[in-house]
Amino acid sequence: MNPSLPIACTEHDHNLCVHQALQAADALCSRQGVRLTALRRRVLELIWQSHKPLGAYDILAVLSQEDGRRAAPPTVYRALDFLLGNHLIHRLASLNAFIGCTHPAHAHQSHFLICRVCHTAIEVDSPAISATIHAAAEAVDFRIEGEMVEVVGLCAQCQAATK
Amino acid sequence: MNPSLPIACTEHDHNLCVHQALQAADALCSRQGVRLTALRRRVLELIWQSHKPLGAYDILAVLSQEDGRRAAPPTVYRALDFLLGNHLIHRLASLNAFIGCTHPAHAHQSHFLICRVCHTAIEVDSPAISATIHAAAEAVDFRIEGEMVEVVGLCAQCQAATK
DNA sequence: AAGGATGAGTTATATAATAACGTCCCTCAC
DNA sequence: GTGAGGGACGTTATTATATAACTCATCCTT
Repeated sequence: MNPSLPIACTEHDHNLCVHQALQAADALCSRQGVRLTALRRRVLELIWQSHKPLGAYDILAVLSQEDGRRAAPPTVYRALDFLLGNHLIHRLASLNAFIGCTHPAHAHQSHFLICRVCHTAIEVDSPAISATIHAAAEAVDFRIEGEMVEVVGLCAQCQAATK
Repeated sequence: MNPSLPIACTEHDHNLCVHQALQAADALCSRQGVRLTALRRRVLELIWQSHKPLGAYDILAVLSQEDGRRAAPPTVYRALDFLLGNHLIHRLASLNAFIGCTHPAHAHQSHFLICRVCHTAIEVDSPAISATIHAAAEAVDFRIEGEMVEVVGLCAQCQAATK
């Protein structure tokens, strides 16, 4: 296992990975004084389990199957809104999909490399990207509130596979 | 008029602005050997006239009104696909909207500053942003095919207005 | 126990995009 | 000229994504 690669690109114990994310969410929510209810926790778990961006209606389908004829869109969207608001997940606008945030503890921007083939989304934490974006914004006196960077291309595995 | 500000932020002769965009599109299409049909040209004109991101169904509404009971979604989406494919417009994923490309002659990335209040979208041409994105991608061996940067915030005018 | 706030169920609808098929019309080889 | 092929557009239907509006339940506080 190459430690220089992001987690999304490596073999790992995925159950552990999900477990840790949920524990971190528990801790973060209790610290913030907000409620990570069973439904919200379950939605977050589903998102983490996939490790690839998951659509709202994918989540809806799982919940409906589990509970036998339940779950309408607002149920899922409300949970997603909560998770987004507490920085536990990111929304990928180019895919209309959601993915777990890999470092929810500190507020940060949404920068992703998205593989066109396998749909893996690699969250990158690059202060340099933010710095250049801020410089460009400053040049036209634009006050940044949120950065969205979604880069589409081929991940290392899929490059190798198509050779 | 401050020449350092992008066109979207300044007073200007908007009719001239639209006219020039359409002429550039004519030239570009004839050079490429593709057909800028009346419909495609009209859609491009509507997008340029707004100078702010315009939704597909906004375009559809105008076309339907003009032609008296015509225009279904595919009509508009096909025109948009053509314009996107020939780099005459950009799609803003975070708004589900489209905006004229300010420099269609050379292929380039899609980098925008989008005002949360007035919805003006400023296209920025910053090689520095691309450079940092490429550096981040290289670090994980990701091959970039397209960059999408959409930064939400407050433009200069709206900052001043809310003071 | 009353009352308020938050979370979630339910129904309906809005908004965005595409599938599938048909028709018209242009052009070009013959 | 003519008809074969292809591109552009019309048309109908459907899928996909997201929200509005209202109700009920639960839980916490007092």
